[in-house]
Amino acid sequence: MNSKEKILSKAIVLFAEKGYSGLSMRMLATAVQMSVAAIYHHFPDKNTLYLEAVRFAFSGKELVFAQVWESACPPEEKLANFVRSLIEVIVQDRDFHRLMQREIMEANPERLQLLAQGVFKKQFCLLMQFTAELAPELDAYLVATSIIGLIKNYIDYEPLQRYFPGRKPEHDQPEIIAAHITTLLLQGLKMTGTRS
Amino acid sequence: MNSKEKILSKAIVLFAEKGYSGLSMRMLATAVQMSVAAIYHHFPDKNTLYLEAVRFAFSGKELVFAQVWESACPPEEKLANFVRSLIEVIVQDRDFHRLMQREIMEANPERLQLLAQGVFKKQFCLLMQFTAELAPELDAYLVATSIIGLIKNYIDYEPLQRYFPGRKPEHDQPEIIAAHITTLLLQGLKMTGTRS
DNA sequence: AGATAACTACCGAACGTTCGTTTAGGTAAA
DNA sequence: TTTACCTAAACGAACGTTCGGTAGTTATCT
Repeated sequence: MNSKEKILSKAIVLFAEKGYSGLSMRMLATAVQMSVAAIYHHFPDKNTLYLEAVRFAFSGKELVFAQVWESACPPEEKLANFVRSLIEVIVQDRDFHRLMQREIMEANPERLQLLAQGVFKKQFCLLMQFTAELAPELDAYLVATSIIGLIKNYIDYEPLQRYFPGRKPEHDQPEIIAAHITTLLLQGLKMTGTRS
Repeated sequence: MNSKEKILSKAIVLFAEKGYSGLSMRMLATAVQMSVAAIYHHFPDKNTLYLEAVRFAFSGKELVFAQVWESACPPEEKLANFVRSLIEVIVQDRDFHRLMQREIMEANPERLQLLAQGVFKKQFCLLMQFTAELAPELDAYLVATSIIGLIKNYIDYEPLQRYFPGRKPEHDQPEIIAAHITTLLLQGLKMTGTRS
């Protein structure tokens, strides 16, 4: 790993943790054990560094889901696989996820558009295409959004919900969450007794 | 509205927009048309001001849902009412919502515990209690989390999803979203033709 | 009632620190 | 000799915070 990649990968972690204005160039320089000017040798300014870090974090994430959609499973199983994959991707790369969340909260419209079309659009379309097959009577856009929302919320608010009653150790296990979400999606709340 | 409240309500908006380190005391002073020292007259330091702003934003939010739970509707209607109420609360007070999101992302464990137990715990318990009645076979904690996640995601990621295909003007209307979420929850994806 | 002390709310100016960024220069490999 | 990569030191600007002081109101005492 060269210096530039070292800076970028550390920047992802620290920007995700502290936010854009919360991380100073000096902090980053200390973290990668370089001088501030060394960073400025690789990047013209802080903003460019930030954008490159975001882009760096996003690269290579798309490939994970390709095999889910391409597999020859029945639709219900495909849905379960997608849910499980997305949970795992988010859980395993929390820095990426937090950085993304910050971007969506803070970014200006142009950058959001870039993000939407460059990174997420294709995945969202694949999901919509699939839900259209699975539930043709429903609005595919809304269903896809719902699925993403169900999954993301477990990760986003886990630190808060840790302090709520009813929390059990098994709620830390991605497979349990994935199973719950899949069942909920397929059968709704009015199901006829499958699990307690 | 006195000066202290004026400072606090403006701080909520600006902290939500720029984050803790993104908002300087000088900016805030300019925004409320006071001197920096005037702010320091009311608050000992920036951190205390931030915490008081968070607390100020949270006050009085609990009352909205009381009547939902107390009403004598059938459970399905109760669920629909809750979904609609939560969406409306979030949509109408976006600053509160963004501030909350930031807190959950950035706050340390002690502050999270304070937030969880002081603000959200009671509401979450009421929702769990209700879902336990509605779907006794399911894990109430997971169901409650799912419902919150379904609702919140529409608001959180709306700015991003604006750039996705399949987006329609009606997706801006809270009632449409509420109806979709309620139907999805009650019947799941495998429903027998109710809406397109 | 009138003088005075105390208090509240605010201001301009400055404190020391840290910020993003630049400059001038050094070192090793090609 | 050039190029890539790095350093120490410094720049002005902005940061959180403090200080001394000034109006205006309220309370206290004669």
